[in-house]
Amino acid sequence: MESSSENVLDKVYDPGSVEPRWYERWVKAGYFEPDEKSEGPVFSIVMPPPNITGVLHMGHAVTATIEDILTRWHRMRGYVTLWLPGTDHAGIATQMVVERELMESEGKSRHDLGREAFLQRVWDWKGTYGSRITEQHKALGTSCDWSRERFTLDEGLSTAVCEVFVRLYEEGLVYRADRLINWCTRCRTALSDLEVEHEEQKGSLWHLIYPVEGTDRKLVVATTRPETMLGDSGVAVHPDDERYKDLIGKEVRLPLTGRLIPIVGDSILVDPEFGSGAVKVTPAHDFNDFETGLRHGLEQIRVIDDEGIVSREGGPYAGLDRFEAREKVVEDLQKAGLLEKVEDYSLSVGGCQRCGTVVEPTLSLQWFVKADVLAGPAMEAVEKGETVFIPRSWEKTYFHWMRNIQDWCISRQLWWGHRIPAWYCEDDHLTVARSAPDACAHCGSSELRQDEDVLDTWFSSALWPFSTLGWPEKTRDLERFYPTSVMETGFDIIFFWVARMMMMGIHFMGEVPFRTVYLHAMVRDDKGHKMSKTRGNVIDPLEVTEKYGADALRFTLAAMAGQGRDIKLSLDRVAGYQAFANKIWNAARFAFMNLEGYAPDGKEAWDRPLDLADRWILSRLDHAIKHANGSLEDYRFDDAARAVYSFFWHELCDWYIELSKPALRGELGEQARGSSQAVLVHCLDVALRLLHPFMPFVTEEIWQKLPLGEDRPESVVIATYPESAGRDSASEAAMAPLISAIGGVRTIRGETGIAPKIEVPIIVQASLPHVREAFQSYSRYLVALTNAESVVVEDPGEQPPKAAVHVGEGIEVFVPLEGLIDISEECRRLEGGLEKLQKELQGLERRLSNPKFVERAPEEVVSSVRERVAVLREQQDRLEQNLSRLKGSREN
RNA sequence: GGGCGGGUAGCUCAGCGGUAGAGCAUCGGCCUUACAAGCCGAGGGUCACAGGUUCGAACCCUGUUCCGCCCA
Repeated sequence: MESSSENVLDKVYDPGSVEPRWYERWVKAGYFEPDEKSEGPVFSIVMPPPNITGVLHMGHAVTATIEDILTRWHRMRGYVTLWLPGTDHAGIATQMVVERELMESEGKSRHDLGREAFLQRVWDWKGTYGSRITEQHKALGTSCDWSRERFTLDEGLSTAVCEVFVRLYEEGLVYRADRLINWCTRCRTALSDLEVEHEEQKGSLWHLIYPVEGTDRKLVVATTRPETMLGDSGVAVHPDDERYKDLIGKEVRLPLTGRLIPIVGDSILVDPEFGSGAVKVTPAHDFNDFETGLRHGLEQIRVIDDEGIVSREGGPYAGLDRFEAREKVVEDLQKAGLLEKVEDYSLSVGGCQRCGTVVEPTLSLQWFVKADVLAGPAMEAVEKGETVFIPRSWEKTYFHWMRNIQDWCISRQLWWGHRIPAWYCEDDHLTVARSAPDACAHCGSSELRQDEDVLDTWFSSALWPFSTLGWPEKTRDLERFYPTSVMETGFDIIFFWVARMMMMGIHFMGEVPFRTVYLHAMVRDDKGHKMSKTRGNVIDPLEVTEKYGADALRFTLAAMAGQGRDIKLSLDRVAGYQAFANKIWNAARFAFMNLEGYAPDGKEAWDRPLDLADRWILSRLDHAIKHANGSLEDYRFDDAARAVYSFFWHELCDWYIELSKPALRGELGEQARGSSQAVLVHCLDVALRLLHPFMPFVTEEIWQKLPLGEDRPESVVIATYPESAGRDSASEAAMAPLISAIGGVRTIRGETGIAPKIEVPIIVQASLPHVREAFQSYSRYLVALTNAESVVVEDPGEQPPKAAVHVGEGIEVFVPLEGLIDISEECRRLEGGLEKLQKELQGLERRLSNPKFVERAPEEVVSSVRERVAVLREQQDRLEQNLSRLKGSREN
């Protein structure tokens, strides 16, 4: 586009009309797919796959924003860039959704339909709703490669899951055993430790009396779950406890059931200081008791079944729900005089992560991954720095969990998921295989049935960084993009996901799955509460996007993504950044209105005859570039966002555009106009590219319209990211007194109430000749930005008696306006300034008068303080002079 | 009970050894032909508390306290 006159923009930026248009074009152009031919450095991210049941929430929005910033930034810097998206089948969550729907619409359970028909329903549901969240991601501008999109139940990924399971089984790292697991009585499935959420609750501590058989002695045991006494198979005391030592080996007659159970000595379970010092042991319904039972060969009696109902073992209580049984047991014990007392007690109760039902620790035959073997190398890799966590402090959390890792229960009694590749013959011999075997590996029987269960969803997620790239095939993608560069996700899934990807990645690929783990903060509402549906404080990212624009939301999230902090999201903030998008828009609008006659001629902006302001803004631009790149290198998204924001708004708009107006209007001749146009276009071009990873839409919309010459890239998406070329500190130094003087005049205007319309004469005095020269050459800057009538530059000397004054470093600015300003008011103003100045001076002088400071502080610190003192003293002198002159004039 | 993070302007946060900062909000002044979603100016903080280290502490150390999260 050579001429720009037809490019005049609307007065207000309207994201709604701009955003969808560009996204579609980017995808069509294939910008988001990695260049197959390029041999450049590689940058890859796999997206944490959202659940197909999910609806985009702020957590996704943060993930998407940060990953997109990283991806776009690297793409612009010439990396072969892949951001691979996908979704997760989310076993329990999805199955629950479809089951509920089935019940509501047809009144049927999944069992009424049968496994196959039900699974077909889930796939149908997935077809209809499963890509909802994917579409929502697109609204945020995510530059992922949709041609490589994956789903955890895809054929390829399922092959990977099966392969991993079989190999781990063959290595003895997957096994099947009767163990205590967490059981959700509502979802009717086993859960891993991580899927249980503990909550502190108020409950009671019941003290039960157990008679010791063959004596008249009694043992008192305390419990928070009296109903489990039906399954007690022992009572433990501390072996060194003098009170009970002699009872070890004897038996207790268990109340209500009449069973005889042994008294054992156990120093691990029993704390003699707590309660009575005797503990009931229920190996089939408590994790600690399970271990204790194993140590002493105690019976494992399941008294609560899969549905949370007391089993036949519970005798007269059989058929009661576990909570009803609790009341009945307590009631009966009380009647029997065997309840010593009840105390209020606060305890931690485990609930199912999905449905909240109180989890029942239950003895059950399940599949497990032997985790400690896999954990070793995964810890080592982080110790060696092969994978680095950001913020670093999360490594501690990772290590702590890894060191105390428990075997991972991976079987789930669900239908929706990867079915366990294990088969059983009529004699229950086990055959594990990659595909359905013809015969039992042990007895040759051909009567085989496959294990009914599926694998934990996180089992397939753990393989995500390599299964999505084609493993177990040896693909080019795997070779190029593994290990991935960054894993960016929320800290709440370090254990669920990050740690397990580390274990699986190292085990199967021989290399860590990602070089860096960036953990973003949790998004909360503006009061710091976790967003939740029940609380009703959820902010829907799409609503925000519609109202303020995707760019505004993205910029907000980036600007608030400070490390190690929660993100408290307030819509005011988003509105603020929408205003920023509008500001950018209007700066461009200004440019287009002033570019008439401008045509790119291949000459760089700095190769033209430049004004001080031109050189100054180019230097500030370079500063912003350096700051942005440096901050992004360090994952300081907030810092990078701030740097670009303040450059654009407070330097480019507030100063440069204002300063360049006379030149752009042609008041300084054609050459000056041409230079200003070139510098302005250059600044916009570079700033838009700097901003593009943060605000992809508005930057593209404007960048496309900028006159940049023939050889420009066809989109800012694939333009190069700016690199610092070095600052021009001379021009920055030269600008400083001008900026200070302008500020001085403005302050005088503001504080003395001189209307902006009134043109004022200005007198500037400066002691240094080159500063005077700068004022002489660029007095028009003062005229333009302070609405001055005239500017007179002088050596320091006599001043007009009736003038407001601003004393800066090495300069004095006078606004002589007899009759317009109130002299006594001005005196008060100066006195206020003087007071402030003296306060600072006193502090500095106190430091200098301390001999130890002068002696021990570094030379540059001492000299900088001395310089500062000199500057302040001079200012103080001149303020005082001015003050006395004013006072004198008042008396006249 | 163990661990981690935090308490800085009215609000949200930056700064993490050398003169306390930003955005928003507040107050005053401006419809100055890019932008009133704007411009100019101003006010506002014993940096949770108490000790210590240091010439010098918001920053490092110790303790106290409050808040949040994780684990048991």
